[in-house]
Amino acid sequence: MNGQVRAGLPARPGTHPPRHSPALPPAAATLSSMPDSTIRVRIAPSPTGPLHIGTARTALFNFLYARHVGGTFLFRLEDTDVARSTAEFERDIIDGLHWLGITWDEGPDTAGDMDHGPFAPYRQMARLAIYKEASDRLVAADLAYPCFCTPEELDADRKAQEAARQPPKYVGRCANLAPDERTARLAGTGRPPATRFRVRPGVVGWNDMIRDRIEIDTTNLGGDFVIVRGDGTPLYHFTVVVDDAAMEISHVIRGEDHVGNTPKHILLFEALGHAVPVFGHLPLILNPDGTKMSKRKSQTAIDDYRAEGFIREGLVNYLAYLGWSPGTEEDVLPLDEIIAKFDIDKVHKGGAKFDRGRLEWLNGQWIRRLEPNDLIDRLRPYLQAAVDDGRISRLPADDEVGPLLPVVQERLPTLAAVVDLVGFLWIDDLVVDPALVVPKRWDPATTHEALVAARDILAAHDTVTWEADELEPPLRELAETRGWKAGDLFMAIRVAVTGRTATPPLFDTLVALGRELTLARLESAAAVVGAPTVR
RNA sequence: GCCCUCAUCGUCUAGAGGCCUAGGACGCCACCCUUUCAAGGUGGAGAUCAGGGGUUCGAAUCCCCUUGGGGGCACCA
Repeated sequence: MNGQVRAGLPARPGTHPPRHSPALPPAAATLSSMPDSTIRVRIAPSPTGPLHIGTARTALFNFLYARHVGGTFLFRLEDTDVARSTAEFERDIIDGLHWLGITWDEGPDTAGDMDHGPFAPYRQMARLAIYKEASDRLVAADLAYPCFCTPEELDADRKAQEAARQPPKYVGRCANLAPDERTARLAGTGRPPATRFRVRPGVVGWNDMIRDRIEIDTTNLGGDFVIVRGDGTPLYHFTVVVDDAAMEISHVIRGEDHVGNTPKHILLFEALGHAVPVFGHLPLILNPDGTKMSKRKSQTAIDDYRAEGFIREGLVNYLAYLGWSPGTEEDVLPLDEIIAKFDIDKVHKGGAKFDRGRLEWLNGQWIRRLEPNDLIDRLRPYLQAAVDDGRISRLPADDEVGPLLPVVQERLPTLAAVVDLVGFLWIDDLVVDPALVVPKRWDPATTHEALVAARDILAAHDTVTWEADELEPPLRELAETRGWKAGDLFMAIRVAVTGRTATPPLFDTLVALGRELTLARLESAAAVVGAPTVR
């Protein structure tokens, strides 16, 4: 990617009003170059759904770009789709981005807030007057015009085009109406007109930050497009441009699915008399089948990943490496180093399939790097959730979890996995499958004998010295004197006290269980195998 | 139908004409460690760089074509 050829910008330095100094970048600001305050990027999600993984990735790349060059990153809510926008989604998006560690210099920091920054408000429904002024200006200059077409007419047009195997396109019915014709159309439809932007003939091109030169003939844009609905609310293509212009956005970094929108936006910037920002189109995140990642085929809500126990460090690291790599062989990289190394010129052009297995591995890497107390804090909500839905009987205290960490931390692919791993510790009435207690090479009678013997040995053990390395020798000795394989004995004990065949190391487990519970479970398991149900 | 766009192991990627008989990671397989499961270590299989033409002394890297994939074409964003 040649960064030297850039469209329009950095926009008219002299014409911008004095800028407020942006909030200081995070401590991580290991800038590899001088801060560039002329660079302003944004993420502008629509609160019509929970934070989508694609939105998070786009936000992350904008954030990385801004922080790397010392520019400004802002957050704007595009809530003009009133029917689908909700305060709940707004909260989910903002909280989700914050959770990932993505911060912005301008825009609402919490749902409902809108006054943080020099260009407030940052919520489009609060900026209606601005769009109104802009559309009036375009209509006055005849760069846009009122369109009286009804949904039925437009639908019929579209159907006819489809039948004729033609690309969908506005037919221009209202493009050149005389004043009296407009009056007549208005009377005929009886509804307020929408406003359409005139698409001028010619070719529109730009030097994309990541895919070089792109040129599109405007005849392929689908004709004049609506910028304001009949009810007066503005549409996306219009609001993005008006706001990106007003908020002095210098670089628009967004998903590849916007490539076809870019010529429309460039036309609008020109009509509005504003310098055109630089555009950069990121490759898409793909479903396993190679199509654009969708809710239908993949898990797309960031909050669902959080609920499963993915941690921000893992998710951010993974997302950053989807379509970008530092060019070194480091796979596990903290956010501050990603910022320092981020280079938009190294962003790929091709889409990347979402690989959950790789995400889990990376998440495990990050969990292993967590400080013990931090890990306990992060584990607590997942333990509480297990209490809430009855998977475990009680919430263990921090000082119960702490000692477990050495054997648990390296076994967790996700935080939620802690319940599967050691949940048996906090289950009051553990159910043990009799068939599972009997080791492969053993029969129920041997197992019963072994469990009873093990119980007696452990019962004879002094309570004060209930330590892993003191519990092991006598049991090994038991196996040896009876001619049993230690592994078989251990497995029988393991299943008896945990109900599972895969657990942390046995003696650490017995210590965690405590003397009483260990003995009680050995007894009840012995009873279970000792009295097999007759088939 | 039209427009745009992309193309290195199954997956994420390194690669900016000779350092490439293509490197790393995930996953997979084997071994080591080992009381199970993980983690960790070692090794292995796995890509004729989509195919075909050029350019060049030399191409995964540059150009063209083909094929395949993807995105888009609303009074959604």
